[in-house]
Amino acid sequence: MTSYRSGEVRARPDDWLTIGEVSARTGAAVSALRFYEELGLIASERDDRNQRRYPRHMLRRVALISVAKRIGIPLQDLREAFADVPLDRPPSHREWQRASRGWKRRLEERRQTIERLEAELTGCIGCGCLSMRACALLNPDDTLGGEGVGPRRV
Amino acid sequence: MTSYRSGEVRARPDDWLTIGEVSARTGAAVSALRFYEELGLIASERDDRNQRRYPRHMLRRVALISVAKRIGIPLQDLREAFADVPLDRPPSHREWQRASRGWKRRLEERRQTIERLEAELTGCIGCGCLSMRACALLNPDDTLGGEGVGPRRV
DNA sequence: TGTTGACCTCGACATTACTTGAGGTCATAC
DNA sequence: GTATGACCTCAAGTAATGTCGAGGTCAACA
Repeated sequence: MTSYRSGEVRARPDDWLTIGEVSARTGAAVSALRFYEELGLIASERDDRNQRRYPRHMLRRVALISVAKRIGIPLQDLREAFADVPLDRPPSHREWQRASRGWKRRLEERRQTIERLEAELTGCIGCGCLSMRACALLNPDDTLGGEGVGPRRV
Repeated sequence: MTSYRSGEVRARPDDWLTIGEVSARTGAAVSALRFYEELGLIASERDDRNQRRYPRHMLRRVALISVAKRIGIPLQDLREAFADVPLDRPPSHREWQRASRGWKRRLEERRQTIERLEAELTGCIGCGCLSMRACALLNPDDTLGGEGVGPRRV
């Protein structure tokens, strides 16, 4: 894809990014990018030298992957979350919005878990109480359900 | 350690819990508990048959480990978070409080990451904009810092 | 008395998420 | 014209977080 000057990022980048450029701009390692591609989380085209070239909109996808990892969402879940976002062209406004609804659900769950734990640390644990029965930390779903895994009262 | 009736949890549990009881009450697998012990995250004594016996206050520790896992905190970090909480006796009020301050810091960081991502999904991504420069998602620490790993502007 | 069920150890296997290394291509820089 | 540096593939290795299986002990129950 046109010219390529070793190592340094072009002052005026064109519409396609090399793997090194994507790596530099997203913070993801080159090897990780190839790995994500193998998983189908991102995609690239090849130039006449068989080198990967990424459209700009892929940066956003990689950024989302990085953030999701930071908050502990497994890559398999990401595949699902990305299901309706096209790989081969810049996603439309509508497409991003549809995908983002699924994301928000996941995020909200996680945020709520954390908020509950924050509250617990101020109350239950802070007070040093030993009453397990009322401890929301030991019953994080606010259920004492008899089936399935998870903490329960016995 | 006194008597033991196969399988079932005793109606009137004494001060020491078997590994099976801890597993049932915390939702952590027996194998996981042995693994946590190997890592030094929890501890047990042995009875005259060389079986693990857990003091009650260990339940809280295991519960914290389970929750931390759910929100993506690695076990190594937990070791740090537990550093000042004694393993060999019930932690005092003061000790739990000191540890909980460290926990709250970690939790707050994580919650903020998530909140920021939630905001991004409503704004930046929802709008489909392509302006990478202003995108907090690509600059999650609100810095465009030149050193270290992570997304940056180039 | 024999069987069952909970526990023990230790080592191998599994999964996720990558990284590293060997061996090779190609264009630009000196 | 050779050295360098970015890229390629493919296979193997690594770290974290466990699970599983084999082989064994022991108390309680039928």
